[in-house]
Amino acid sequence: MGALLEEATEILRSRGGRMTNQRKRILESLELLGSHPSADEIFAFVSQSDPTLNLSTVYRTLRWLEQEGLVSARHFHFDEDRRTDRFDAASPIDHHHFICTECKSVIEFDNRLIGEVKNQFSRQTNCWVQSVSVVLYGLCPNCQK
Amino acid sequence: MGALLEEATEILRSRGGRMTNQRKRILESLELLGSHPSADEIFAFVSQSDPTLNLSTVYRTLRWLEQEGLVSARHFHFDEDRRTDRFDAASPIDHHHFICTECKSVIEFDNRLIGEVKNQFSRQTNCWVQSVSVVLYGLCPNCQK
DNA sequence: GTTTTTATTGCAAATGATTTGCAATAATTT
DNA sequence: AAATTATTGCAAATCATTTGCAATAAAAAC
Ligand SMILES: [Mn+2]
Ligand SMILES: [Mn+2]
Ligand SMILES: [Zn+2]
Ligand SMILES: [Zn+2]
Repeated sequence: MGALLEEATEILRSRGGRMTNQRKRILESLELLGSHPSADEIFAFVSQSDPTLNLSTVYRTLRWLEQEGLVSARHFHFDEDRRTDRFDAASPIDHHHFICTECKSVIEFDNRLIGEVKNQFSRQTNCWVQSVSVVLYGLCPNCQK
Repeated sequence: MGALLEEATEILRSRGGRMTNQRKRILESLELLGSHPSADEIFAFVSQSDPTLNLSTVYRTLRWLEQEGLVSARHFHFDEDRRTDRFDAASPIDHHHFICTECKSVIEFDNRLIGEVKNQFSRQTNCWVQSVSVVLYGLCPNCQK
């Protein structure tokens, strides 16, 4: 079903890897949980159905997915929660984030102007820009009162 | 001399704080080192002239400066070096960063279009955007070939 | 200038997130 | 079914940063 699971399985195969139960469950949870879960959150979720799962397996799987480009890890630099990686299952590139500093909700967005920013910078500096990360911090409508 | 030191001293005064030797040196080094040093780098630098300085003093000073808005802490999410905070002495707002993933050099820039991105997002979502962080990753001219 | 007050420091131990070594386990191959 | 070896669970390690506390030193009061 999940596109992530399928793609991961294929890559796994092509490398002599093994599709284990825990990997399946972790991949699955990445799609179910959706909005940028931390390793711990994934662990808590999968543990419900498989209490023997170990947190380091979660990390190992996530890091592997990251290397394969199927997932990206980001710090959403909150007031507190600064050093917790959050994992983004959806197309790692081509989208950006707004974070409500109050309720911690995340809104994904894109804007053609960002490509323009990138181009202008490249032109002016002769740097080759590979990726762009834009994060807006503020208050969502709910939290503005 | 340093604008940072002056501003910090003033704030300190207004709070019944004390301008110690170690604080002076740390502030000083922030201006001297310039480009986004880590706590460790600041510590190493100041230690040369004051070998009794302690790393936790560096952290405490930096965190205090951050709270006062004189400095901002950021993770520049390199391939490795992911969980090290780097401290930005220059006007925390109103500038953005390009990072060469090869030589780790940082170029600061700004672009009026970024304000536009922010405005468009606000208009479309009714979110109130307080700050924007843009980071470009890529290769500087030197590291390209 | 000396004494008093208390903000700040150094040090060592704690923290939190993540990683790692290794023997046990379980997917694949044969 | 047996052999092979990628992957796991577990415990210990790591890394950056924070914290408690007694000792130190700014600034205030004498
Ligand atoms: Mn996302
Ligand atoms: Mn900067
Ligand atoms: Zn909110
Ligand atoms: Zn470079």
